[in-house]
Amino acid sequence: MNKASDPEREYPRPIVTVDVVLMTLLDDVLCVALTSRRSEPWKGHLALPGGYVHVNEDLSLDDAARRVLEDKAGVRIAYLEQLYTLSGPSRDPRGWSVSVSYCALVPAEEIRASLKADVSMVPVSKLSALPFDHRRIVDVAVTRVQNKASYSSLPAFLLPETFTLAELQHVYERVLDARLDRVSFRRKIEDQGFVEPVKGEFRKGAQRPAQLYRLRKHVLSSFDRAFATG
Amino acid sequence: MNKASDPEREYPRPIVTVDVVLMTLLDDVLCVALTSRRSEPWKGHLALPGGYVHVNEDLSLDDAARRVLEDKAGVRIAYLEQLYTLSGPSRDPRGWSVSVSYCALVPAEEIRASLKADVSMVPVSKLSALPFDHRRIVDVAVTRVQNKASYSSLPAFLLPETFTLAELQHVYERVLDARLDRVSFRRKIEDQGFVEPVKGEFRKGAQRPAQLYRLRKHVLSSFDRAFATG
DNA sequence: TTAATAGTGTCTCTAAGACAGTATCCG
DNA sequence: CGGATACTGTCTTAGAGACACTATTAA
Repeated sequence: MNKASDPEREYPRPIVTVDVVLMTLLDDVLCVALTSRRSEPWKGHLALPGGYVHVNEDLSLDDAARRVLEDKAGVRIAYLEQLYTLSGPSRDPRGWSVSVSYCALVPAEEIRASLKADVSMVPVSKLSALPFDHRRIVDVAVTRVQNKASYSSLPAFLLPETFTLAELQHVYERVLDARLDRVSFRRKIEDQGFVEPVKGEFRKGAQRPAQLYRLRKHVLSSFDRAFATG
Repeated sequence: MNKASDPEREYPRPIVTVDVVLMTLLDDVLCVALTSRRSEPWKGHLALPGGYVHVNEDLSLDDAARRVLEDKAGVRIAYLEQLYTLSGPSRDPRGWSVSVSYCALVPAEEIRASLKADVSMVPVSKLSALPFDHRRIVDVAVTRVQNKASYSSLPAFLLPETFTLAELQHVYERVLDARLDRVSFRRKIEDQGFVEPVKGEFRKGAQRPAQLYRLRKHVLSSFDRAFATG
């Protein structure tokens, strides 16, 4: 019945690309990096940074994603996570294709310091249509980030090395798009213990200085319980 | 610096396969379907059902996963979810390969009724080494299922169309490998409202009959709050 | 009636939210 | 000192666990 199930036969191979949703918080707004495509299809249009897997160079898809980021953005990546793999015969005019999508987070300072000229940061709320199914990929990325933010240390990767608890709470609130209780936030963050105070270091301003904290480990930590849904 | 970044050049394409972790609860034990490989590499060894993407036949990777399941198992799939995409130059001796892994859940009754002869169900706790990186894929699948079980209706897909709340609690306990409080469980399940009683239908036994329930929608529903970790 | 499982009422306890208080800086 | 922000103590409240109770069947 199923002639194609002959296990010895080799099949024509699909195209394999990686596409990266590079996100940061610029002026309190969650933004995505878009590049102007240098080749067909969609040459000249803004799209997610991405490209072919280089089988003679990349040791993994993660590797390919990092290479793409290095090439397009040249930024220190605080966090990289595989998102989802999209596929089909018609999503790319070059033929049956597989796109392994990634989500990357960087602190705003990195973006400001070292972004290439042909990359622009666009607020996720102001995204118009994108080539291929890149719009869907961005939606998956935003949903994933918001989801993980509710029960993990993920938003901390949008901040520099050291930060105050007020700054940390602010990033959580921006990513989750929700208000968090100040007391509960401190309690929870301190209980979970994924940050530690940097002894003797304070953020100084016009008011009382605030204790600076840093991540204990530079990996994602999950909480015992999620933030309330509000 | 990066000679390989020429955007016009086509690159050699990796092999693309799908591998499926088909799981069910057989006699209260979480089991995974393994098939004896019909071709090299690892011919004759037990491995996850999987195969090449057929670009002239499959409309998506999900499609390919369903085809593989149809071919190897011939079962009605209650739940199918993409897991993770593994990759690398050496995970498959045939060359640089990409494996898109899937997790599928089926009720035990389906398995008992219609499993093919060369497929065996093995308890996840008794898995030995598997070819390729299939062991890692199984680990990802089990972790994902346990994770989702703690905050969604996922375990319900391991049950037949109708079930009692006691049966539902039992599958949650088996999947999570934890005891759940009976009162809290009923409260939570009823509050979340993803199941509805089938009016007038009862499971009859040697004792008081139990109300039968069914899923309201045949899609995964997430809870407001997760089951406690304790 | 008894054994067994289905289902409910309610107390306790934990953790999140609310709110008011104290602490420490700048000017 | 006042204004502003950092940080803390504690009351209230929502939801999970514990436990005792009632309900309904077969034998």
